[in-house]
Amino acid sequence: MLVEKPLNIGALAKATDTKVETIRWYERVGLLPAPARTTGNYRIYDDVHLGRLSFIRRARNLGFSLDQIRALLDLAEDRDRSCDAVDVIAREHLGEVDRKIVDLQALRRELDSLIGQCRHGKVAECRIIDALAPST
Amino acid sequence: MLVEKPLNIGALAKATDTKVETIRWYERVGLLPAPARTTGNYRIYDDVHLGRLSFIRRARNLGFSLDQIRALLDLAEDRDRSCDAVDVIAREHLGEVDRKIVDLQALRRELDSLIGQCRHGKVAECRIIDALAPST
DNA sequence: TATGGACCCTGTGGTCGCTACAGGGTCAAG
DNA sequence: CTTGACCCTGTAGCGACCACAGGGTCCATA
Repeated sequence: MLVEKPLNIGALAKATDTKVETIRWYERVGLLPAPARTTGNYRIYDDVHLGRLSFIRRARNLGFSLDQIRALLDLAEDRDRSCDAVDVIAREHLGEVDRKIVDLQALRRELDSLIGQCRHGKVAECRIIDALAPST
Repeated sequence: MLVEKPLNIGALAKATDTKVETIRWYERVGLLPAPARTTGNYRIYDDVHLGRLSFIRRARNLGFSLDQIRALLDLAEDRDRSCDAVDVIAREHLGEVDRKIVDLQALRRELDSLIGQCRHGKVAECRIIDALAPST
């Protein structure tokens, strides 16, 4: 386990493909612990921060909410606990994703049939407008 | 063309399955014209408002943004114009929906394989946590 | 006529996850 | 010693609402 060089916020941002403001935001909402500061009041991060932020970013890329990530991070600390709770969070999220896909697919079908009806005439006889308007 | 009874905000809300606050919000952001008021300062709506709000709600249910709906409503006023612009907005939205579906499906696959690896042991050897943690 | 409760009003603050300033301070290279 | 890239805090904004608080109105019933 190598100990990396300390990073300032810009370097950490680059290393994790995160905006500087986003890192400060994670600190504000308690996802990332407040790091030490230089005499000039610059934040300095170590590899623990780097690891934690990488975790957060990967989980975000998988669509987990910050609350879910907070829970996952808490669980990850407790190395002896059963990982069932982790599984529950992941499955919950998968369920949400599935629901969203189904909803969007239904939406897609409706939109598609709407668009298929367009005869490219005047607005007055536009099927899309008709379908949205209530007097039909 | 029947002229409906004037509605107060609560009745309009019920008629369009919209929250009262949402109707006031649409007025604030200029989607719904400010209606007349009673002497007691209550909003009173007519069937034009009802039609417009129904349109907005249907478009919202199809996932159009308020900006897109504003554009659709503007186009709908101009009955002689070609409806191609309407088609463009709808197709644009369809494209966004398609993109979201593709993204969510990729996400779903990743999440699914993550969850499939769970051996229900201790957090220390949890594959889900591992997959999110950076030291892998 | 009084009263109670259902409705309405405005204005403000919260949600989620950031992003974008403004107005300053710090630091390292040239 | 100056320049310019970085950093700091704090605040406001995004989209599309939702949820109050603290008041006013309206109507039916006692």
